[in-house]
Amino acid sequence: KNLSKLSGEIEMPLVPVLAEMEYAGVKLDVENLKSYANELRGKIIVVEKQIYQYAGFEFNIASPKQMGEVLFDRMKIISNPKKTKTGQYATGEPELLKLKDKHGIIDEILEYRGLQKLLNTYVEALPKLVNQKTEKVHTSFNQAIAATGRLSSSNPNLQNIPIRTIEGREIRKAFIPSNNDGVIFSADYSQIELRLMAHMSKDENMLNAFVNGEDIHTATAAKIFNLELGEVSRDMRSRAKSANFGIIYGISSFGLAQNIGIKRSEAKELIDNYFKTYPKIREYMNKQIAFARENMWVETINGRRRYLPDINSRNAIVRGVAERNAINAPIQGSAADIIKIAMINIYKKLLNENYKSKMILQVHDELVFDVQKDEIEQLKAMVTYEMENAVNLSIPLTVDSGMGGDWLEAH
DNA sequence: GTTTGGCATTGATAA
DNA sequence: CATATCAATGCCAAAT
Repeated sequence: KNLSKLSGEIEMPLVPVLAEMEYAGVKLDVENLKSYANELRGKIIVVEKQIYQYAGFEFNIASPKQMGEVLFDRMKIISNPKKTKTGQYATGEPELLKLKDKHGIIDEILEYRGLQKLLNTYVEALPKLVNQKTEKVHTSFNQAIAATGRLSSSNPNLQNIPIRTIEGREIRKAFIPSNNDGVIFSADYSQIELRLMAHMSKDENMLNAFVNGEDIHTATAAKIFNLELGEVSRDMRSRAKSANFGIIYGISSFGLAQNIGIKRSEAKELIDNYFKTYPKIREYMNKQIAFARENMWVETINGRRRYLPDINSRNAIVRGVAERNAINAPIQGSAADIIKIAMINIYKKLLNENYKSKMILQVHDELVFDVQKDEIEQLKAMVTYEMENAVNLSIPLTVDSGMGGDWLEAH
């Protein structure tokens, strides 16, 4: 019954919404991308020369295998390099960051990797995918791939366009309105996953923080470290933020320690304090695992199920993954349910109220619109309302939004 | 000898 | 030994 409802009221009505979004597409500033490509190529050549200089010879920098042999067999920059499952040297970013002080070549390699990633995956790739007739890129939104109920995006994936680095942000600037006098409008849920954790666990302290409109990471830090809100330092807020993320994923002291670079014992203490602050969250986590052991599945607020066949495995590693999934899937999946409901309701209004603006992208907790200028105010009010009121929880859902001449400005 | 396909590694997003 | 994805490159073996 629940699954019929999920299908009939969410997934099936979403089909035409996604079809329209794919059909609408996104306009790209191809000229700007092409000139940025040249800039990147220039920088790459400089860095490349610098790397060969340090190494003393040329090799394929893009090959992790060769990179490992160069760094650890020939240059011997450290004695006990970490290896991957298959026995090759690990040369991923986390490993290289630890070697930063050992040799000047490390920074150059990281720089090279960053530039090459942008050039190959985005700056050169996106213009090739512009449809000749529409002059836009048309992604595919996949509805039945992700185990949690999220959408995924492919050909191209428009859900992983860079935003974290200055260089990456250049790419967002190339996502522009389809009309010269239009704008991009972006609206995203604020902390939707933590709000769902608060709602589902019914933890009074976390619910209160949201009801009172507090910054959740600062509020968490204040409680964990036993301070007033105003006394929380940047570092404490940052640790509390990592703890909050860890909670959503099914925390371990090892994982948290790894993530923020502290000792396992310190991470354990942080987690202990966290559960003292939010006692019902631990109860909720235990309840989810117990339910999964009994039923072999867990569910979202709309009855979407994730089956967990490994939940009773005798292998502790395998079982641990399933247990973390029992905690994470209802949270991540409920957030997916909610934005899907909002999308359906927004689409109805776009049609019924004859908007010319179009919904063009979904990025898990964000919706992006290609907007006609005279519709900005009305659309903003409508989208915000529909997102905030897609479902009724024990705490408010809030939406942040922005607009501008490109996706970067809007977001 | 060359092409194709799959796995491994790496890194981009949700933040 | 933290959740969910997609994609590019390298590398190697199977297929032709």
